[in-house]
Amino acid sequence: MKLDLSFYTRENVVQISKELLGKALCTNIGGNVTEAIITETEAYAGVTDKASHAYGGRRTKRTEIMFSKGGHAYIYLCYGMYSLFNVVTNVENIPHAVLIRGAVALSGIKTMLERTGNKKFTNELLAGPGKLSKALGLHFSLTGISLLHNTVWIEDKDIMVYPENILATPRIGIDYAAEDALLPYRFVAKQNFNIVPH
DNA sequence: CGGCCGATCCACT
DNA sequence: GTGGATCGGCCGA
Repeated sequence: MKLDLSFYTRENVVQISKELLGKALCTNIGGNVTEAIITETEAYAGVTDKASHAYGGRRTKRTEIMFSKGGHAYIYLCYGMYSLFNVVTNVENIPHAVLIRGAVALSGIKTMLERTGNKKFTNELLAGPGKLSKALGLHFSLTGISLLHNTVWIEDKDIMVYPENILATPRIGIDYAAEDALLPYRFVAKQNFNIVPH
């Protein structure tokens, strides 16, 4: 079932990042439905987190959506060519977010291959935040969209991720964040989800 | 208004 | 393992 507002508005973004492992990120764009099981996330803890775009309360047109209540998408352009998808969490004016960094395909493979230009399916199809967004059709122009509606949403498919299978590491690509670069805010599910894509 | 650079990826060595 | 692609956002002047 689809995750509701109460999932997203909780205050512990690290906990939410772990809980998003094993959940299904789903899109329905132009009638093309794609679903993927989330396997890698990163927590961004708002105004006190030097790695966050909202660090220090920086509030711009781009980051504004992070200051809304949980349950929205923050999608921005990185390196001029990649859209990176984040889930906004916590309540209004607390700009927490979770970056979705990796997933495994569950359905809509044909659409994903068309979007990425790949000839055939591999396990690398959704390995990486830029690739994942491209395959799922999460263009940065969709930033701000609600995750409680029927274009982009996240479902609980009753897939269990055991705590001992969650690897915590420092986040990727944030060397500029000084001491916060060392925080173990990246989470990887080291588990075979036994997905049979269709 | 100019300049710098990023929560990346892939081709090539 | 490394460097180039590529451009919107952000900051300082």
